Amino acid sequence: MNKYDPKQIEPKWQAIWEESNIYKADLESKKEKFFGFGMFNYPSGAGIHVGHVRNYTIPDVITRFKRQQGFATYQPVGWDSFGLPAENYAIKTGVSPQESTQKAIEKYQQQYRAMGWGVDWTKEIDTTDPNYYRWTQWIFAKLFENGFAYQKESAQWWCDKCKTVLADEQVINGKCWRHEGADDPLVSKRNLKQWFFKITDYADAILEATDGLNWTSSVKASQKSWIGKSVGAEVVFAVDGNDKNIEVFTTRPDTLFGATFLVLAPEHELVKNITTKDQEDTVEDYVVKSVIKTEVERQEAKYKTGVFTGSYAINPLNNEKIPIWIADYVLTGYGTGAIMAVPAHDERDYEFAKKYNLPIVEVISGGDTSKQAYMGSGKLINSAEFDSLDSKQAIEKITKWLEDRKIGKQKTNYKMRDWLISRQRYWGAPIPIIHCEDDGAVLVPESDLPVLLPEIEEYKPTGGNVSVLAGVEDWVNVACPKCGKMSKRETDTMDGYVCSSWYFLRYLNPHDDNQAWSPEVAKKWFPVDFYNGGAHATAHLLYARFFMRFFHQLGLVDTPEPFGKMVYNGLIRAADGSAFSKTLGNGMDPLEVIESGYGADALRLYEMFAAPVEQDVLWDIKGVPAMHRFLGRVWTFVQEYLSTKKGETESIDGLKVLQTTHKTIKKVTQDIESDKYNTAIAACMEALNTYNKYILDFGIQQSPEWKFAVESLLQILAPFAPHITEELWQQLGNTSSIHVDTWPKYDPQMIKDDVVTIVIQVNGKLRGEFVIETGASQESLEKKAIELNNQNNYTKDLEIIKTIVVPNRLVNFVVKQAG
RNA sequence: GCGCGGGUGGUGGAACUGGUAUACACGACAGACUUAAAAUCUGUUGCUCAUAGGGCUUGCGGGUUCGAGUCCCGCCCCGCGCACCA
Repeated sequence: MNKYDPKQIEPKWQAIWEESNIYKADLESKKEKFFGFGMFNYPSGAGIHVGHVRNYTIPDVITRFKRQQGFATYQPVGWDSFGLPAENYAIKTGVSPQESTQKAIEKYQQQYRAMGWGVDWTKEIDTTDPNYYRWTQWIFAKLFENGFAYQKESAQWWCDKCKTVLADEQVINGKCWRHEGADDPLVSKRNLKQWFFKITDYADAILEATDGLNWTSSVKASQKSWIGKSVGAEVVFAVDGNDKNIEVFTTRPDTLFGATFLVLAPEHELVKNITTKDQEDTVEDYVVKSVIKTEVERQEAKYKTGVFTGSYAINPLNNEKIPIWIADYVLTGYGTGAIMAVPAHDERDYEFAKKYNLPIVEVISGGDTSKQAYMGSGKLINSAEFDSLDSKQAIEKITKWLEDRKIGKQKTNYKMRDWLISRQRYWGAPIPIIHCEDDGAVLVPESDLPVLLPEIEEYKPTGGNVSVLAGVEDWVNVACPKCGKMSKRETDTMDGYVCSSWYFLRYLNPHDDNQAWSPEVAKKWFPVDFYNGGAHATAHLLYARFFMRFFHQLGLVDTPEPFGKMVYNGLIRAADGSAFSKTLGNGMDPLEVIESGYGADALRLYEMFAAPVEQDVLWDIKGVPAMHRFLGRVWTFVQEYLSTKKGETESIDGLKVLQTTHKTIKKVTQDIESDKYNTAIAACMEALNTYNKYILDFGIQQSPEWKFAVESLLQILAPFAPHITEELWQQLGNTSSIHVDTWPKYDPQMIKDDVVTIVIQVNGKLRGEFVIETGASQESLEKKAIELNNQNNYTKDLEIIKTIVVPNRLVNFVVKQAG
């Protein structure tokens, strides 16, 4: 074989690797472990596109690197296969989700194999496999037994296209995350009895741990902003002439003297109670209008609106009567659904006060409240005994003052709510609950798990408040596990996020029928060493962290965090900057690139070379042939080596070869360790360019120096281009794989250059240069520079006031500026 | 508005703790090979004035320094995330 032909070598090695099980993880290994992978994929009918290639090549590179370094590595593979697309497809075509999912997975398997990703196929998982979701149901049971799963009737987002409720975080700009298009409807709210997981119990623990994570900073930032912690105080306001109290939440107790009115959300339970007779009609009218408006319309409103209730509250600090209003800019779901309005120091209250002519009282100095609200901190004024304190002290003192009188207390609020997990859809894991008239919600006993999803004929959702499963009578009707009375199964299924919040643990025991995972194995393999994804995946990561903490509390895992290192990788976008999407159909199939003759290695290399990992890349097919050419040069280089005779290289030349090689190994090793794949590849290219120049200069022979150069180049390139390097490795006469235990070591002694170029500057401007032995003394540098200055007159007869000498770098003459 | 990231040649991008800006690659141009083309190989390639040789250049304006893409201050622009969260 004389020409580089990926079509020949890639399938060949893929078959050999699979047969020889080189990527099969030995979970019992005594070696140091490395567990690395990208977020598992949802297998859609379209297959993966070149954007996905980046997501899985990154962990493949790092895991291969570690495998070569001698780690026990595990790069798992699995499918996040429950979800609406398969169900919607079933509704349209009648093909069951079971069948279409299976087909999609087969296509993905083919693509993954063709890319040469070194995953362990013997431990493949699929969330729709009853042997998998049995354990999803088991986790539900654990949560239920420990009080972390509960049912509650509440108003929830409803997507009219999906015919199901959605979690808050699945609503994007007022639309369903699956239906974000211009023609798609806004979500609305429906009152339903739903299942929730109590993630809020862990809000603080998750938040606290976030800063310490070795994760991409933007991902950490969005974790924190979703939790949305704010510390403040709850303050009780008495209603004037009424025995009711109104509680408000504020982060600025220091501004309490500036509270000139209260505002309740229109849905607030006390609205009816405190509205006076003469305001009844106005208030009623406003409430009705607000409720009809969708939440989205309310949030998009340009101007604040509201009405006076007719009642007054007493500001507990100064006993002033302040009016109580209702307005829809106050949200019912956050805090207490009521606020104290401090127009002088809050933009929103300021706008409202201006509009309705409510008093604005400045209590914090530092701004100009005649022009705008001053939101900063400062010294208190108009605040009686608290005057002249600064905001920070005042917050403490006023909170204490309220606490002493039992009319307020310190309080922390979170934007994060409990996790709504029920879905009124078919294609999900059934919730293992039986509703009994006498015993209420009863868990399906563990011995009866899994609760199998029954096969059905008609997938179309009822459109009502229950899933199609409600119509499967012989499935729904079942005896109560407690009392035996005929009862009904829960017909909602679980949100797909439930399945994807623990899959990383199942990777360890995919075939175990007795447990979800083995705590002993998990102890060795967790946390995950490298995790990545092409999205911030805020919800997924929060849920996974919640589950892990819960398992940790039960003693089922050893670490409270699932992912040690997490990297957000940028997206591959279409040439016009738009994201690849199934609807646009603008994503290229990697198989197309491979079949065109460039090969998977070139595609992998291109995507790793194009930009730093965290940055977006515009897809440019021209980059692939460029990498193919480079690999062709590597091929030729090795052929050239093989075609020469055994011999010796002159020691002075051999040293050059060695130095280049050691330097390159060092650079590539360090770059891969710090996720700088683009410069690692550039270093390989540079090395090859240098070797080719050496060949022109002094030739190549099968000497120890050139052998080391050729072998090392293949070894350091192997994580990026596994097929060609394996092929050439074998051509060099090796019988075992290049991918196991082969990472070359560099000798620090060999990376030092003998000579170094020193730059001569005048006032920092480049004037000349000379070459001198590495490590030459400052005196000799200066002497040489002065000598050259005398010859070339860099300083133009100006007076030298100072000479800066930086060893191994430069000599800078500082001169008096002329004129 | 808040948070996170960014702005460097025609293009994607390099640059260690401040020390030769533009590595590597694409594209372009020229040459070799060829009847010719493709492929391959070699060379040139930031802009600019030009005679040796200068001048200018990392979004803009200042500052610190012998020396700034890198540090400090003030802006502008782009991407992503969050957003009436009190």
